[in-house]
Amino acid sequence: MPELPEVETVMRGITPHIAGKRIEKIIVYQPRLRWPVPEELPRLLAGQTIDSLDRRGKYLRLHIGKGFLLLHLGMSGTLRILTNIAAGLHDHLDILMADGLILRLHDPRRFGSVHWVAQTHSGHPLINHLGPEPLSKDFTGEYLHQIGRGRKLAIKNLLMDGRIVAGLGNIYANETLFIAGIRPNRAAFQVTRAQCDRLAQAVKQVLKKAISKGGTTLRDFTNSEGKPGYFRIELQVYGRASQECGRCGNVIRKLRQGQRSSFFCPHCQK
DNA sequence: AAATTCTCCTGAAGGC
DNA sequence: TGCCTTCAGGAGAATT
Repeated sequence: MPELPEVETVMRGITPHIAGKRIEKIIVYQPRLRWPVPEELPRLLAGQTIDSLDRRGKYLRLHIGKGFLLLHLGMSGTLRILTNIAAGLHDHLDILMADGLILRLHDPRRFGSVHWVAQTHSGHPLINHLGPEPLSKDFTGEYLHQIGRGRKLAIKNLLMDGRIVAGLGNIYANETLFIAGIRPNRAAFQVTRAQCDRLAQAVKQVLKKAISKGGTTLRDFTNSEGKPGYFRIELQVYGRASQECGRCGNVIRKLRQGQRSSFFCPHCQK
């Protein structure tokens, strides 16, 4: 599944192929994603130029004229640059560039989405209330500590709340909590300032590392050229229930928080 | 207001 | 070998 570093990597991968180029045509094969793909998309974007791309959390923005195309890859979405138009199962949308290249959205589980945001609107509800970027200077231990004050919500749920910090998913929440030595089910108000500092630092460190390596954690991630991620972060706790902790040798445990699985080392995390 | 539960979807993995 | 069940998850919506 595309996590924030994957989305960043995808963006960097496709940018040279589509930035500054004119859109010849848009083909929607399957409009039923998490939200319906706007019917008027082909009409709105044909002939326009993709000016630039950027990322907000796990959302990608393709800035086009007066507005932007907002993309989310959900659980299983990929963006690929292709030269062959032949489409297959789970290919949902193509953006055909004037030079013949094709940007294709493929997403078996269809948890992703595509929106058009005209600049006349003030942003979009999906990104307007996102918290700070985890790699920005606004995301600090002090900030986390302040946010967690008086809240009994588990710290992991806090980390995964996009309104608090943008784009941290289950895997990174688990891994960073391990690095910071904090149990995922620890109530936010009980996490000390020093722990929050370590946590914020761990978040930045892990994300930066993943991005710098060309980004990926995960099993089935492929980059924009379709090659498997050549780098795989050693996950220290995620998905390793009943295996030994690489740091202390104790058995890693799994617990359920809401609808999500959490993993932790009972010795290394308090 | 805060916290929890529900929802969409398909593929992988497990059980018999 | 194959079918059926269970689980996984991003994140907004709905509910408590």
